[in-house]
Amino acid sequence: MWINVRTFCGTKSQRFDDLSKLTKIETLREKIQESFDVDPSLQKLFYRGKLLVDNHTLFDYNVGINDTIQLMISKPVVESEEKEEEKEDQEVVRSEEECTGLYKVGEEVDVYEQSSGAWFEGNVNRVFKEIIGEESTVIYVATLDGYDDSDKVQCKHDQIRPRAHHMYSREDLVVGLHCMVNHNFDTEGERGFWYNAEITEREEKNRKLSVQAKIQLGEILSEVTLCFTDDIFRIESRSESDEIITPEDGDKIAKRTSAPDCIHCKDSKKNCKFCACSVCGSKKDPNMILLCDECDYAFHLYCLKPKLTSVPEEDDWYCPTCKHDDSTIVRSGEGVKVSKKKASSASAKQTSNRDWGKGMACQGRTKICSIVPSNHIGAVPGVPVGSMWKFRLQVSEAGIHRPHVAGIHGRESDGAYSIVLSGGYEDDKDYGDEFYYTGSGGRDLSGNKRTAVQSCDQMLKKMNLALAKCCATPVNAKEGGEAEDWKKGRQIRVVRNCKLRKHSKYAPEEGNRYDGIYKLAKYWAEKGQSGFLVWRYLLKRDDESPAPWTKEGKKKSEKLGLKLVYPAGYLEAQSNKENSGQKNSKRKNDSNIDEPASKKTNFVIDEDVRALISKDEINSKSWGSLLDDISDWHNKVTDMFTCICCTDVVFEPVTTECKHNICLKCLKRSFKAEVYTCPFCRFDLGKGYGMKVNGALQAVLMDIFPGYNAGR
DNA sequence: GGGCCCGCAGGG
DNA sequence: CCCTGCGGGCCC
Repeated sequence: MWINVRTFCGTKSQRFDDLSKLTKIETLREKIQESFDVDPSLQKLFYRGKLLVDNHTLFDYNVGINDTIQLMISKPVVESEEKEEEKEDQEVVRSEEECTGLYKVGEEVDVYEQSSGAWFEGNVNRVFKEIIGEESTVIYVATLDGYDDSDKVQCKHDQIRPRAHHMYSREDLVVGLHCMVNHNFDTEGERGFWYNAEITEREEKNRKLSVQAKIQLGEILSEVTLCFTDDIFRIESRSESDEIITPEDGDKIAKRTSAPDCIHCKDSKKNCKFCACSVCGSKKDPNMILLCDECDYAFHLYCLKPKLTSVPEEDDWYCPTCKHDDSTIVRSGEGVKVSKKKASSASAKQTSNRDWGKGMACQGRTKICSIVPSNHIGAVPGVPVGSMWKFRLQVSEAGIHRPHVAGIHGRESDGAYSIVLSGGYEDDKDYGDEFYYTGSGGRDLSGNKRTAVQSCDQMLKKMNLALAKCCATPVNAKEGGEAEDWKKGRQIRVVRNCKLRKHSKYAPEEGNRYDGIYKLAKYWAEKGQSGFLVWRYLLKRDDESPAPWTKEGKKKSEKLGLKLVYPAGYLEAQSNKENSGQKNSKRKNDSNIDEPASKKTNFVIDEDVRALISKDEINSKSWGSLLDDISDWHNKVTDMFTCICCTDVVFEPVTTECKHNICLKCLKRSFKAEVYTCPFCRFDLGKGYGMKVNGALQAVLMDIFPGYNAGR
């Protein structure tokens, strides 16, 4: 597998291919030394805020494919013995002596951090004089806000200054101004670190301000277009007579907004199990969230099992996983806490010598489809028929078929949502517009296997039952059933895998292809080729989009620019592997990275969607801005129409006078609690407010996110 | 080429 | 928590 390593400010980033999940941290350090020329002892490596320590593997830290590890280059704190000897030879003695300097202990300052080239908010912790021979220099030690106390920075007088507290107004931003700006060198448009910069260009059009600046990164100047022109600060300087700023003045100085705290959700409103409740992922009820003092994960009082009714009185609180787990306690930043599940895994028991960690076989997801819920029925918005992915993992990420291995996705209590044909069952038969499918089970999977030969009768349970429920006829677990009108059955997404090619000409040449909606016409049990009973299903295609293997379908795929999609970084890593062997990969420049159709340039918004949008007049301004730039369409619509109460896309939305959208249910709940204001802006709606669902908006959202109403 | 067997995700 | 699974790469 491959991962990325980059310096804190992103001045340098490097992908490392051909690593294994079993790669040790010390081995990674050696590779980093080769590319970054940084001695392993000076490398501080962070992943998800955790310090990586030697003697552990990438697997121990849950580092996944294409993830990024941050490299901080620490300065050698103690002079090496060799150097000291050298100095002794020259009869130069180095010593330290506490002293007072221009900046006082406890003062709020901005300090320069060398490995990132950026200025951080900090607080003076200690001041001393470093005396080398005749010369003495004042050194300040500062802690950085929001970072671990152990990560102190040492700086000289030119690397420290009073905390920025004067924000420039638009008019102040003239060419030639030296100021402090926020920029992210990794992800354009996102918050990053704070740098010194000089404004080089300024343009104002239709009230839109565009500012270019040269950002100082150590010795280098980098010219960029600034994304954040609303908070540009004056670079402060200091003379003895100035007032000093202490933490007590905190309220007077606005805290600067830096990079998002959560690298997973980027601090958006979306559910996130890393920075919000680790059980439900929801960010609601922050006052009812407990933080585990061991693993730092968050838990809603009511998501715990058993539930808690109030915040515990003890100072320390440990979540159920960390409690009574003294043997594995590690202080934050010091190492790894291995989950119980992981500890019981085969590799932890060291029962194998196999290196399973290099390829795609044992990878985890890098993203979750949030456009539709996992129990969504029917097509997924933004994923056209004919879409192709190299690996099942990606099919899961796209929300088309969630399980990584299983062929049927469904719920016994509900029905099936999707199936994959990949030739794993000998009784399957494929005629394109209809096919015969075999149920799962009846196999002996002992020995940690995922597949095996049929060795006993299949039952109409679990996924087999879920699939049967899709038929437009009552379930019969003995006789099976046949729909009178098969088109009345439930929509099932169908994916064909290239392994099916052995038995069917309708399979794709490579990877997996979404072939559209099919419905279950009949199902029954019979003796399969193995001699054991198997459940068989007949599915027929019922999709407006032409099938990908037809002339029409091929034309459409071409028009939409559909190509086999590989995981981000996969082709590069592969070609690198081949290069190190001998020659170039054929596909080297055909990098087709993982992106939803709506991110690709040829994504268009249907006329019928536009027509529905035009009917939602009250939100015309919001829609206007969304239609201005349709890149990342589904996510932007989600953000625009997220209800502030339930943090989900608004359902049965009420559009208020103040132009905010809230779910009818959520607003009713608020009124029941005798709060009669807009949950967004506190605009007084009045006790007798007549809540009216904005049917036009509901219609658009149902069209863009079909099925999102499931379970609401 | 074929057997072996791993983590991960999902449902129950 | 446990069970299941039409992946996928290693290793012989």
